[in-house]
Amino acid sequence: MPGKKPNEDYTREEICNILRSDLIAGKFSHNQPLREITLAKRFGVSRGPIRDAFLKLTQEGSLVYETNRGVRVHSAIADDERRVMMNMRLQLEKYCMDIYIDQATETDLHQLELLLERFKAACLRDSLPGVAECDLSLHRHWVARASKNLEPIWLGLAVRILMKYSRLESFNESIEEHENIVNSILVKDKERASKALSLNII
Amino acid sequence: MPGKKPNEDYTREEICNILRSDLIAGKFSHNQPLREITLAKRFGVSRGPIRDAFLKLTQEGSLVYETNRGVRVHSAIADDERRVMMNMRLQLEKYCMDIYIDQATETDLHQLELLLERFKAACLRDSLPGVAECDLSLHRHWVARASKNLEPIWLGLAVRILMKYSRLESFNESIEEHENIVNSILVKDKERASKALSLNII
DNA sequence: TCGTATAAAATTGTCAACAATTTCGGTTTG
DNA sequence: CAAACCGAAATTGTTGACAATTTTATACGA
Repeated sequence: MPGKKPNEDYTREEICNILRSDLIAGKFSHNQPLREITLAKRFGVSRGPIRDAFLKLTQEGSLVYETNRGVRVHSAIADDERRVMMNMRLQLEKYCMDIYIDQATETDLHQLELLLERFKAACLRDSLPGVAECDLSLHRHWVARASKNLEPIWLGLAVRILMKYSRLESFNESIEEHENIVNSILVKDKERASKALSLNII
Repeated sequence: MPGKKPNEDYTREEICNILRSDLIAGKFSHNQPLREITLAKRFGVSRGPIRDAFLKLTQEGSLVYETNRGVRVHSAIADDERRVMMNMRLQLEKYCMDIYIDQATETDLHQLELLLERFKAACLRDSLPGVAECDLSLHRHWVARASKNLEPIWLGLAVRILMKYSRLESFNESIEEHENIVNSILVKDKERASKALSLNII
């Protein structure tokens, strides 16, 4: 039940993204082992690409790998671990936001607005996997533009943080927060963007 | 010229660690592409395990991957990116240090002293790869004991930070700093450990 | 009954071969 | 002479087969 393309083959990257969404959406339970063959059949590929995706997700922190025993879903993080991660993520995104505001092109800003629209749509549809994915894409946008070096580190943090709460409380509040961030970026108000980000992430 | 075991096969993990050391030690130049076949021959294995190691190191941030084009050594990080990473790492390690001091067993503390001794020995031998590796092992010890969740995030930060300076300035100073940290841990003085860590990492 | 040993099944690890893509050299063409 | 265009070589992507390991099921003995 992949549910996207009937004929076309999935690339390693696509598989990785789909699994990440599933993980964030809580489709697998904590500590549940993931079997290479099962997913290979599901995506219609051999075990190779699945192994690649597993390795990537392991390094991102959502899966745990043990030699000769495969991978399993990571156990939930503790509240104080989450707090540390949040602070690190906030520090990182604030830095990226400053750079992004300075360097963003017209094209970037258009895409930013598009990502915000998509996020709002997902919130209104009330589908958790969609919301989580759009939330990730939106934040990833300014992080990736600001620093390719920080992006993988950010991804690891963001995914683990999102996995903790497989249920986002109020989507409406979340929409406001993100609109506030994006608007601050569009008028290039770094101070306000930073504050809006703090409210959203903490 | 692997230089360790003549007959025995290398495991994926070993290959990954060796390559990481090489990367930190600056044995490859920035943006240099790494070829799967070349390394497969060097370690006497097929391309599979090499690919695995590449993927892992990519996610850690020391290599960059492009579809159909393989991996290359990551370009050096900018000074302000480094500053952000340093702050994040410091925040993370301080948190772990507190937990470690509370939870460390006798065995842990013995291993800690052992790691410090090895670090000192490497400094006196004045071999950069050795120093970098021992430095990493020492810090990794308390991070891993404190939180398996934070460990992969920490690793990504530490490796990228170490890669920036392929030359550590004064080994003697570094020895003192680490002795100070370890001694603070042994007497369970969190305050002093935190300060010593700040001096070492910043 | 419980623990242990053993065989079978399931799963991961590795490899070599082939397909797809990119890179590089030389050639042609304007 | 430069740019575009092939074709060959090099390189990565994927697959299926087999080896090694772990897990599960079963039978045995105290």
